[in-house]
Amino acid sequence: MTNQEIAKILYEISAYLEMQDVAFKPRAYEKVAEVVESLSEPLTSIHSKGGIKAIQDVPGVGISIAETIEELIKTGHSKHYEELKKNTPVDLANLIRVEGLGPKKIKALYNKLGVRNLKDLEKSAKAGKIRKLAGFGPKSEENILKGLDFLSRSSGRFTLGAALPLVRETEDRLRGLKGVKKAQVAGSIRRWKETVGDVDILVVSDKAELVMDYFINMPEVGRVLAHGKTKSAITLKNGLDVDLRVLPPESYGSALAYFTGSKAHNVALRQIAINKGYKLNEYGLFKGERQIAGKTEEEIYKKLGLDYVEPELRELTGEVEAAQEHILPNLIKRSDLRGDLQVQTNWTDGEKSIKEMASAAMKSGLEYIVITDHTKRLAMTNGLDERRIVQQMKEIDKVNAGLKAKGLKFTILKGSECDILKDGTMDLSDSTLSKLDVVGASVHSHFNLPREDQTKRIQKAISNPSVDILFHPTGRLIQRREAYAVDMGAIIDSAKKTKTVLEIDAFPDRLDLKDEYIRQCVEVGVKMSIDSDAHTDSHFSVLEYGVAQARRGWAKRSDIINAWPVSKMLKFLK
DNA sequence: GCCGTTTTCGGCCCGACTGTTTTCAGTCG
Repeated sequence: MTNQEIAKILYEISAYLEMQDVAFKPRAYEKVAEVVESLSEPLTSIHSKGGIKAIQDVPGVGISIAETIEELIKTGHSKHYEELKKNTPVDLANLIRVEGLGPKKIKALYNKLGVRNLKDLEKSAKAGKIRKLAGFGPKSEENILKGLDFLSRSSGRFTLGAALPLVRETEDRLRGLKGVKKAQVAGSIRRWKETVGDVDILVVSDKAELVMDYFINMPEVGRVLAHGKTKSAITLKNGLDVDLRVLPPESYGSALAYFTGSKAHNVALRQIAINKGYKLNEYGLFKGERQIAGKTEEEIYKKLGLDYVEPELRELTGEVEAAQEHILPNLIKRSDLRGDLQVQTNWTDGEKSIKEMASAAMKSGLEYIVITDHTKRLAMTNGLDERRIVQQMKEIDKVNAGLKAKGLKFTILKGSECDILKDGTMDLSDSTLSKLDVVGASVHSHFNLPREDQTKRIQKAISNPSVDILFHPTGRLIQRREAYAVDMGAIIDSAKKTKTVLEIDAFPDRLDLKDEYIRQCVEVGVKMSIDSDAHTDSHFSVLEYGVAQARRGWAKRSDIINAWPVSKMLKFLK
């Protein structure tokens, strides 16, 4: 059972208890569900290492919830959960997704109208039965129908790459409004989470109503969910939910912290505030009635005795303790990147020439790139064979000479994105690979091998003395293709032994390595590269996603080899 | 159900908005 599946059941238990008016327990289950969701290690592995005792070490988990989790891991079932479900046999997981419906209303709908699932709900709403219930009215009935309609069309979460450009544009337009002093996106986008459920934007303005009016009337708005003086919420036509808050300047920092989250991180901050005799909310840090911080995030962390925590780290995975002990890492920045180790050209499936890609990389502030076109196994990309790659090496020499003649300090290195064949051997001969500056190895076929075989295949490839980097190590495409089955713990171990670099592919639908693997690499000392995987000249812009992902994995400049000068980087490679 | 640098008992984060009410419960984040 995955952490996500366990979290889902804990959320449901919480909702069932809430339904029955049980006090405090719902919050206890919900808290644990939130923690479990963002845990970097699978509960199954925590359990297999340390048993139920180790489960109890997860924050918020006591005897009772630990037993439920252990039961789920061992049997896939929970008696407690099934008992609750038997008492109120409703499709809680789906009903609760309807905007405006919570446990209490679902209970009333079940008790009075026998609503068990979305279908029943739609029937009752359409028959006009819901408006007659106590506590409901015509408006709630209408909202339920709207919510159902939205659910049937909604695609759920967005990739960060799809949401961020839209959000930046909205931010810019809000900044341009009269009376607006600041506009800043918070929420999971500010933490650079790879997918986005909804968007939170904060605005400092003394003309709140004007801002709200503008916001709910933007042309891309599909539906207005709430419209108040300080808070409004909309759904865009493409299904993305956006919340807007207008704040006074003295609360900007506390609101930014509050709405940036994560929720678990905030709860931890709040607890520290309480322990110090303060109160922390979105309006500031208070001692009694007096605000003692709130204008900036920095002063809030400082007053709580913490070092400033970068948004990418605020997932309650040890950053609060590290901030207390003043041992937070100095995270890598976009400006630290000097090179890009995966770039394709029109020799295979890229759009631009070697020269054009080099010039775009220079404009992006880089000092070197590695040309890594595909190899012959990927016939559909016109992959290079031994003969053509030798030609390409000559071409690179020529372009480098041209750059030097112009007095430009930029280096184009010779490389390859060489296919890993089914048996773990490489698509180009060792003698060819050994002539290249940088060899990347990639899996592009046989995604469905059994986990053990896939792991061995990749281990064999990276033990090749010419292979420097494993490109997009797990092959996932966010929301489109699962990672292939592979034991990443074993791959990271092998990378350490063979001195192989693991890539963080920065393309926003890959972000492969994901954050938790990056953190494992940092912990054991496996070096990584942040590469654009550029297929055209505009693609160097995706490097910022890769840097953010690296930061989410606690990576420093010393962990990322293309943040090093080219000579040091080359010396490090095999 | 969980937790403890006042506590092993007695507290639990908290404010905005909506739709129903006529002072508030439910939902959301």
